[in-house]
Amino acid sequence: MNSCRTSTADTQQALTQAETLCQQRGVRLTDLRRRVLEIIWSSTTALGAYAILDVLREDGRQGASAPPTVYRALDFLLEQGLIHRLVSLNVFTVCHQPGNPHNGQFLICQDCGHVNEMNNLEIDHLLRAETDGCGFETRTRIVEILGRCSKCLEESARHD
Amino acid sequence: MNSCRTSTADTQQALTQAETLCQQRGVRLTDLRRRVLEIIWSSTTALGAYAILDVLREDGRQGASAPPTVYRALDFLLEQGLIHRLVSLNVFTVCHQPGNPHNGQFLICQDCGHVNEMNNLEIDHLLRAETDGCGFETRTRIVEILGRCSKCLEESARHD
DNA sequence: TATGAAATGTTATTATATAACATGACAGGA
DNA sequence: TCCTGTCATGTTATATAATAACATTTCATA
Repeated sequence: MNSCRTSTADTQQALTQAETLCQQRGVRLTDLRRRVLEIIWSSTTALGAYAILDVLREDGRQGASAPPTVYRALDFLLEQGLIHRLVSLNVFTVCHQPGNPHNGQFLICQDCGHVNEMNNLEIDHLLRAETDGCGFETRTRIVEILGRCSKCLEESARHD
Repeated sequence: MNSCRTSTADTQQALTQAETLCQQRGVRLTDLRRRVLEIIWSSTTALGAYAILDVLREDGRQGASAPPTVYRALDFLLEQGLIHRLVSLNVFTVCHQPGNPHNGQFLICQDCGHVNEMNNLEIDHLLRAETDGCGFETRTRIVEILGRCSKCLEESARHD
């Protein structure tokens, strides 16, 4: 359920799925865009734009030394729903349901950096009810919960 | 229900309440801090740190020309629960329940900039249930909904 | 009125993001 | 095949947001 994986298999599957989706939609998952998606999938934590940029530089990729390169790729991936942006931390993380446009709820561990994407429809419902109630037209819903994940809690309890 | 007012009366009342709260808590609502709170209350929209800084400069306040001045005041006001920070826009807005620590839900109009603070306990409940369910310890809850308010929707409908 | 803690002033820098324009890649039509 | 226009990327510069580090001032109270 974590938003970030280290498993190469997961990453490969995600890339294949992205490829398929882009083909269906008639948009181009270029080398650069695929590589950025791969970098995000390969990370155990959500990454900032400049962290991604560093990896591109390590790749020795020409032109990858400038911010617009990575921001444009990120914009594309966001538009296609292949990644999510966490506004509370200015970082980017994978999306587990790229075919299905959605705003998830994100549990973000401030200790280990892990991100857990939830998709609780009840919450979506309540939020929609609330906005409908006051005639507000929703474009983007942001639900981010910051704290400590169970693993880090256990970890710290053990060291007491 | 809007988070920002133009009414001087509202602002004055908020400042008085802030004064009282700070006194009770034994913390100092200094001139600078009070002024920053006043600037935020006086604005019809949520303000960024640098916008607040501009107003301080207009005041002719010495030393108000540097970012740390305003960020420190904002940090204080946030700590005391006198204002909220909207992470999706990097702006600050007033809090309507300064005595009662809470994470609200914010409806942010991308047309007119108005912010509407809701405090739906059901949503809090659901989010808590979700985090409890996976052993996650919540420190901060962020719920921000971006879109268009009813007023702006009507406005644009009228011009069609 | 001394004194220490808290608040503010000040300079510099880091972090995040975009503007603006040049160049390159690539699909579809002549 | 080779134009040609569109989309993608390269490149330089800059805007915007936030903090680090240290100096100075303010203020309650001893």
